[in-house]
Amino acid sequence: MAEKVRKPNIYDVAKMAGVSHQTVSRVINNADYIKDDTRSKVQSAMEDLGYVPNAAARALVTSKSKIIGILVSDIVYNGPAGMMHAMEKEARKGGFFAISASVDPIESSSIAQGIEHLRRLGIEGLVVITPQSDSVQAVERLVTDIPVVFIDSPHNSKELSAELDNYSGAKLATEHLISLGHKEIVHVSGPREWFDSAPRVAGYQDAMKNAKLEPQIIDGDWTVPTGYEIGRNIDLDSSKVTAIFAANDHLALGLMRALRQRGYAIPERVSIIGFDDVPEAAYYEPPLTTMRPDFAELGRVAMEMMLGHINREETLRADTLVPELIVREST
Amino acid sequence: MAEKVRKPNIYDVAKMAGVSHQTVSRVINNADYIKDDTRSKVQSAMEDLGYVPNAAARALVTSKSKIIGILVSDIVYNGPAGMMHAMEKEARKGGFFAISASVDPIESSSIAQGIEHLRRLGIEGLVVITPQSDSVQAVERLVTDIPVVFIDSPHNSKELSAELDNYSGAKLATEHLISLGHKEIVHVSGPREWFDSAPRVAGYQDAMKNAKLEPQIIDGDWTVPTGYEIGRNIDLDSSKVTAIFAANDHLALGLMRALRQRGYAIPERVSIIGFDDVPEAAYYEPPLTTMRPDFAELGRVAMEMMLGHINREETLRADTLVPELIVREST
DNA sequence: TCTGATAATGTGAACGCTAACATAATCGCA
DNA sequence: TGCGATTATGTTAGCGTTCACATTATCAGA
Repeated sequence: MAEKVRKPNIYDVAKMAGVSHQTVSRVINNADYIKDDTRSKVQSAMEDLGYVPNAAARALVTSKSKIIGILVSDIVYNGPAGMMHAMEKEARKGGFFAISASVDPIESSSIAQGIEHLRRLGIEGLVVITPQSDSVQAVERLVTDIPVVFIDSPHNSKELSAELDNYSGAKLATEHLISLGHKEIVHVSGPREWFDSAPRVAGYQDAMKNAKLEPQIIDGDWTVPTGYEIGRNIDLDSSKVTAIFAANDHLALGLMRALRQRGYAIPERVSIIGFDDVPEAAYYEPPLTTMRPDFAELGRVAMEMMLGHINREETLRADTLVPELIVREST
Repeated sequence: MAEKVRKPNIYDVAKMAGVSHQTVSRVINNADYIKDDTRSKVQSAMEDLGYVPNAAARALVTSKSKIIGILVSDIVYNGPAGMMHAMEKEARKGGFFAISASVDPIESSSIAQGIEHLRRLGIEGLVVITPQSDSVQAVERLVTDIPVVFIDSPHNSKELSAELDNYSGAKLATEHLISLGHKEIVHVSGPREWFDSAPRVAGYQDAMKNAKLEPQIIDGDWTVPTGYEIGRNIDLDSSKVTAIFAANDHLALGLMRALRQRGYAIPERVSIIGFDDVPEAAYYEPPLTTMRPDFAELGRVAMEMMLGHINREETLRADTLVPELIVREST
């Protein structure tokens, strides 16, 4: 430590620019009624000194931290990464900081700790990314004094939320298969406990019903082995099934492998469509037709909603994003 | 707004517990010399009031924000997600907050903005995750007053760093093939510009040299199509090549697809080993033998290093993590 | 030239906490 | 019983901002 170089504060800037500290403050917050002349004097003083406003002092006096907390489930599932980037960027655009805390969504104590942690920083809002409905309730119980936006969580009309339109996505996927002429279309669903599953099932059912086709559902989960298992056992010889809508890409991958092993050509004999568009889906064999959710946009919208709410602008309370159909070679 | 309920501060707690505010402060920071009796009185008062310490006030007076900034390239490549979780958890364990800013590593103005943004919060340290050597230099130029830890960046002995031991990983991968009896082993490399490529090439070469075998290198990049392309063209009939070490899993995937199409059985005719263990690698056809880097551990170590440095403990200045060999069915 | 509005700047206090110092209680031992 | 060391608690000031309120400059119009 050569010498303790104190960081410059507004008084240092004020002295250098020959004005009062309050005028410096005004320049920083670009208030009205400042002569262009003084403004530029102050600005160049700031530049010269390498002045950086002290967020802590500002937060203390305004009791506004300009920090949004993000509570994110540490189950690394597809999507969140791009979502986080998008949220952070959107927050920064609005002059806010975004800070995340990972929690184990199963343990509600972990959620409480995460929230406590964020609260210490004085977050002005909380974005919650979790696929677990229990944790939604835990958050609602614990956080009542600041706005909360739920991303992709079980719907609750009282709260702000941004979510994937699983229903429409599933419907579009099914309609895609129908438009290709398929009549017997099976849906391999996600696990019942996950709230993403139900709307996907519903979307599938409605699309089938609209086309006067008979829905056929096989219960699955989200994993490749399950898809494989189902693929080993599904009856394609005596049935006329020509297409399968898998609730996610991993199921689709397992299915495709099993079906190919059994000698069924994809898409000639069976068409397969997935859901999620995981990065590898384009490289599956064959490249998988699937529904792509725009996670980044989802995050951006959620943060926009949050900032709008904090700034008390007119904003929508919930938004829903329809995934995009990505047609590749499996259909 | 029903009524402006001011958040309780240290004085409120003090009054309720019948002590001075400073004693409350002592309890919060668990200083020495507090009677158990008063400590518990204070604690229950805090509980009753729902007191949460104000980080801004503390940061202001101590000029320590307890915040570590993370500058992360927004190229969503494999790994960072788990790494971020690990870093955040490790930071929290040490009483710190972790806040990230995404930047476009190509644009140095974006880097400057990201740093500026983080600096406003008064970060005490900066962790940089970027695969671009230009950005390392940019960061070094811009940040001189706080400790910086580079993750997985081009090596620089002057700085703190945590990185993947690409060299040893590649060596292990090659040795695995050699131990299986392969003599003619080809390495499909990553792009020359990426600093991960060179050590992987070197590790491969050294392993071959040690076994008195002849290195054969084909230049590639990181993509599936390139792997496919190479797989289409590689000469396996007149040559005696029986194994390929691909610089990453995507190359391996492309290679495997092309080779299978050409009728070469994997692993019977050719063994393939990848690098990265992307989540899907276990589901490739066949499931891919590959080197798994422990990204979470990498993040944890980096943060540990950072906190150790800030707390002025004895710590190592650089650490290197050897990827683990994951044997599946492609070798 | 004066007047009252408006524009432009200045002054003190307060935000909630910890550092530094001051003081009071307690205890062992001569 | 008293006295220095230790333990336990209290008091005051200040961190760097913004807020609320002065105060001073400027300018148009009578």
